[in-house]
Amino acid sequence: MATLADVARRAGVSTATASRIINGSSKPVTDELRTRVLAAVAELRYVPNAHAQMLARSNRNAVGVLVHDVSDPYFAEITRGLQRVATAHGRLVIICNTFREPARELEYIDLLHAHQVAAIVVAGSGYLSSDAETELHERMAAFETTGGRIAVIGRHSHTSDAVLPANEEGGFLAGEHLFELGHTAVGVIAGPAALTTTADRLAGLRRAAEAHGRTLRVVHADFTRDGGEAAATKLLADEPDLTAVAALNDSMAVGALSAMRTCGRNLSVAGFDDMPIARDVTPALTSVRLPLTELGERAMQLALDPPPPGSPPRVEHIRAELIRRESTWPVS
Amino acid sequence: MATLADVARRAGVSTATASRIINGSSKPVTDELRTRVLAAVAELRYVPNAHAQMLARSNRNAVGVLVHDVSDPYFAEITRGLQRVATAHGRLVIICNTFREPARELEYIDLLHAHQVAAIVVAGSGYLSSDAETELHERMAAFETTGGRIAVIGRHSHTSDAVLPANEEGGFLAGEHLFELGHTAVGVIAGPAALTTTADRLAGLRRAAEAHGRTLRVVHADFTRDGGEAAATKLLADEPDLTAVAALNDSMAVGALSAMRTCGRNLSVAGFDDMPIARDVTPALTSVRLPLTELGERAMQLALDPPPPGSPPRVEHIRAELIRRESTWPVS
DNA sequence: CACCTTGAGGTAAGCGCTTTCCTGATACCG
DNA sequence: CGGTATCAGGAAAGCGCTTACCTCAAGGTG
Repeated sequence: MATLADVARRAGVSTATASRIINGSSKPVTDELRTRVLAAVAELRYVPNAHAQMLARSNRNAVGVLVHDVSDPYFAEITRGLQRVATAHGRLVIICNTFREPARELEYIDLLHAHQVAAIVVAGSGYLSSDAETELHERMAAFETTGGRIAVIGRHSHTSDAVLPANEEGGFLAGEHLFELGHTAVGVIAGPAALTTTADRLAGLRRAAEAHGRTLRVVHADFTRDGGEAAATKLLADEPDLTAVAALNDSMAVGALSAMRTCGRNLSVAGFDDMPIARDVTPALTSVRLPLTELGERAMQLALDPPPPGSPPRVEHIRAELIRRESTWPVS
Repeated sequence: MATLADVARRAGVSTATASRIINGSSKPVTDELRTRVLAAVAELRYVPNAHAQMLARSNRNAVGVLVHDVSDPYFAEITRGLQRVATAHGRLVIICNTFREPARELEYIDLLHAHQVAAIVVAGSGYLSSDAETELHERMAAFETTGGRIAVIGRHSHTSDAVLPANEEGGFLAGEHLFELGHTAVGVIAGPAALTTTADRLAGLRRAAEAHGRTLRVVHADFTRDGGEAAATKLLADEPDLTAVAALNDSMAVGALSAMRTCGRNLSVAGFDDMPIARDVTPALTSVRLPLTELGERAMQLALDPPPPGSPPRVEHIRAELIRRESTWPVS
């Protein structure tokens, strides 16, 4: 590896001069030296050592992102928003896939901390209450006391800035829609019970049910398509009189559609998140849209824009919207 | 930020001892000191500065990944494979989204180089020939001369290790399938003409066409669903006698399905990549499966496992397989 | 012409950590 | 009991870079 010293020697200047030329510092330098140094850089294929730079400058440039799984379209879209804003600010984004393992979340927080990132965005539902969850919040706090910034997406926090999708409201919209269509026996394919996202969306659905004097038949799955299919199959078998199903995300709704096809049943289905796939399945999925890219963008903005010191954590709410398609219809 | 020196002072030891204890070096240390140091670490919430560590150890730990767009399911799946292997080896993965801009690819190569990553995986189709492409290969070579490792996915290279999906063969399989079903007028929705992936898949399709004495009606799109829909609409309008369409990826095939629905036409459609969505659209998509996760895994293995010095670049081929579903049928 | 700017470049002190070598002290041997 | 391993720990030299500070010479003043 060519170092700055190599470049300087080759150009016959000091490392200070070489550094200044390469970084375009404001210090004036003769064109003569400038060309010599740049020539040396090119010949030696010199690339500055970012670690040494970070150490010497002690300025933080990168930002870290914690997501459950980038290959999940939900997080893929959020990530896209995060990246857009970060890149626009010239920041390097380090994406960490937690694979939904709380332990890995903790590891990654420390790793990002160690890498001196300027900010960390934690995306994805938290757990209703668990040791790992409190531990996570502790580490996030520790990171913030060292001058780092934290923004969370869809996860409650009373210490960090947060952008919260209207999960409860979205659940209500879905429920309201189904009940207004005249459905009285509505099943719910929920996510893992321990997740706040599940709890919030379910709460909205329950609020709608109560408003109409109904109860819900809830079964828990894991937010995956296949999990949704299995849950739907069970639901269909257990509750023969159901006329509608609300799934707490689109993947599970798609699974439910598939289950219905194999069972030869035909209920109304509502999804959640309005992923791209929603309009391409048959019947096209009625779903609660959450502007995920925007969610990511706002979170990154919060993360990069330091709040006035001493102010309380900022919270932004992102509204949900019901997109009506062909998978829900009035009960006959 | 607490530093190692702070910890050492607090524990009343030298930084050398503190470092050894924290890193679990083999040097023996009394339990007395060990507990004191660990206590100090906890109290000060000390997290070692990764940049300083890298600099001092000068060992490379992270690996970089260049992908066009993580939120594209094609790359999301490859990325998942890459991450699995990297994480299993205890490596940090830095994912860089090039947003399909060649200039950004160059930038990121340098950035990863600067960050002293051990290896870089470049995923995604290259360009048939362009200045940016040769420049990219030059920078990759420069990175390799400094001891870095490079592996490319689905991109030809005569200097670096590569894992190549059988794009040509896959195209052939799709074509063969369609012609065997008796289709004589087959349209193709291709990707951007400048991409090697497009060229390879198309070549396979052409080989099948020639074998059956047919020609193809090709139209180029951009590998996105909406692009595919637009291209299909045009194709249907221009060629009223078409009975089948091959799309060079599933997203565009889904778009084609949608176009057909709005035009009220009903042709056989074959996709490519066998993304999860393929089985959830109606009709379920016949597609050429590429084991993308495996593609990623193999590439990361190549990247992390240094070849015997002086040996030629390794190349692994990943086979394609035709998955028959309901979107293709015999011509009547 | 002595004095002060100013310009152009070099010197060297860190940034936070690892690790080689070194120092005392203690234990062990013939 | 002198001599040598052995052990626990410290001193300090970097890793590659940035930057505050210094030097030297040339040009500008009164």
